[in-house]
Amino acid sequence: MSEGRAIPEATVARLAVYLRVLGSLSDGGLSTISSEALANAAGVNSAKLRKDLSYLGSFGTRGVGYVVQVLREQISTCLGVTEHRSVVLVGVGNLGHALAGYAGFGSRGFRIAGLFDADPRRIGEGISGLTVQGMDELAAVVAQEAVSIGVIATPADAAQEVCDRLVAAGVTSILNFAPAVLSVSDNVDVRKVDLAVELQILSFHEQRKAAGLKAVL
Amino acid sequence: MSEGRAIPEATVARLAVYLRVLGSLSDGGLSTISSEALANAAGVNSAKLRKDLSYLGSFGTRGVGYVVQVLREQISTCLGVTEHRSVVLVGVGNLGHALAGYAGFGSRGFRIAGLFDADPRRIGEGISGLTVQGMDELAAVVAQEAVSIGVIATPADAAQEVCDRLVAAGVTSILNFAPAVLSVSDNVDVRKVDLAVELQILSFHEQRKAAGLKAVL
DNA sequence: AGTCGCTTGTGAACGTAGGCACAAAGTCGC
DNA sequence: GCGACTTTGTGCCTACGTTCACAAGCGACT
Ligand SMILES: NC(=O)c1ccc[n+]([C@@H]2O[C@H](COP(=O)([O-])OP(=O)(O)OC[C@H]3O[C@@H](n4cnc5c(N)ncnc54)[C@H](O)[C@@H]3O)[C@@H](O)[C@H]2O)c1
Ligand SMILES: NC(=O)c1ccc[n+]([C@@H]2O[C@H](COP(=O)([O-])OP(=O)(O)OC[C@H]3O[C@@H](n4cnc5c(N)ncnc54)[C@H](O)[C@@H]3O)[C@@H](O)[C@H]2O)c1
Repeated sequence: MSEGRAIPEATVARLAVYLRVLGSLSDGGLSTISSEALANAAGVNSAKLRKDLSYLGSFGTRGVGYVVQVLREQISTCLGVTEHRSVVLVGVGNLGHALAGYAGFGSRGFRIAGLFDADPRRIGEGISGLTVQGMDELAAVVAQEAVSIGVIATPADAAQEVCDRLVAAGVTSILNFAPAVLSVSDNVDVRKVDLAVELQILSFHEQRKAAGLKAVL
Repeated sequence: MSEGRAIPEATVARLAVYLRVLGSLSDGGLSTISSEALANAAGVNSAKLRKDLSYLGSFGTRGVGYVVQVLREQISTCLGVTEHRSVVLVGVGNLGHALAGYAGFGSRGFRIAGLFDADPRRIGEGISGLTVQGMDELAAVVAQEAVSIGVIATPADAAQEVCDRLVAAGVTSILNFAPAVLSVSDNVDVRKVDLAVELQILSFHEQRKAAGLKAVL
């Protein structure tokens, strides 16, 4: 069974990166690639890359490398993005507008099935071929379009409520851009993106560098 | 020496979250908090939280908990955000506009020192009190405003070039929103945010759930 | 056919992170 | 002032992730 072994979380994250890199490489016309070369392009160690790929099975050729097209298919299958997966986006403000207009959505295996907002003034607005709908429509769209992923781009104080509505509608994975901790039942996955947290981590390392410098003086 | 032990990367990421949570709690008027309560609010295990805080020293009171204000100061100091840290943003397109207008920047310890874009049509545009400048101005602003962090929100194919210019100007930490792997020298830190990667990780787990369901049938 | 060089796939060793469980240390009530 | 109760700080153990190093496998060239 190719799905027998459990794939580590860290590996899954890198698989997504490999897939992206393979995309540009195959656009460049390359048909096979060695673990060393792909690892370089993805910014990781080649041993790590090989171990990551080994979780999917072994379809490299020793002495040659991997066939780019085969790798892409294997990784896509593993990540479940062989066909476009539907997502809904809730909160069409500053950030929501940018996300709604983002081309990378479509090219990386996802389709926006609906845009939603609570503000009546936003409802009806058209963004890149979609119309913003009211929250009342959410459940129907999720059910009808088999949406499994919801993206939250509302203010933090609305995030938990929106999350609850998404889950109630049948969404089982959530990507949260609001700076708020969401509580959900065990069968729902949540990932968060917090700009300020990322900056603060960088800031921490800056702090460190400065301290090290001082120690030298 | 309070900075004696090395703080694990994972802990640093959580410290930023604790800081955010403590912010809303102290706005709510709370003056002390137990590890249990804070852990709940931050969505982590209380033992983990205590271990995280222990890296900064030990300033909790047994039987009582932590003084919110003290904790905030300690974490802020550790993360290097006691005073506002300056950042520059390069690439004022869809995403860049949203970032430039983001209030969370200021409230979480950062100040946008400049907005930059290569497109002459964007230069001169005003966004939330700042004017978009040309790339020629970058080096001067970085030097003058002591900028240590650069944010890249340009298309992927421009990211490496922009990164190089930022580093040449003196920036030593980079937050990259473009789906591209950046190569930098060892003294520069890079963090990336890739929407599609996040979605693909969620997609993987959806895949898993679906497979598990099939196994039951 | 045999040999040589290259690249994969993985076992084993190491390092990092998570979580339990409990002694130490403090507060609060009496 | 004392005892009971609460909560911290941490030692230890397990699990996960990374890296090295190399045998096994494949193709190409002679
Ligand atoms: N703008 C950024 O660059 C940025 C960066 C990082 C994080 N964030 C976070 O993303 C979120 C959105 O940011 P923004 O700048 O787009 O804010 P915004 O105020 O421009 O947009 C928020 C949108 O959510 C809608 N909304 C509010 N309550 C709602 C509800 N209960 N149900 C449905 N929709 C609701 C509002 O009508 C509005 O359209 C915030 O939590 C912010 O902290 C933003
Ligand atoms: N829009 C989103 O929601 C979103 C989400 C995730 C990631 N991203 C990524 O963020 C990046 C920006 O996305 P966007 O939607 O804002 O794109 P965009 O095309 O709207 O904006 C890009 C901006 O970068 C500027 N630019 C181009 N080359 C430059 C250079 N060499 N130096 C300086 N500036 C330059 C352009 O003039 C433009 O203003 C892209 O890499 C995209 O993949 C966007």
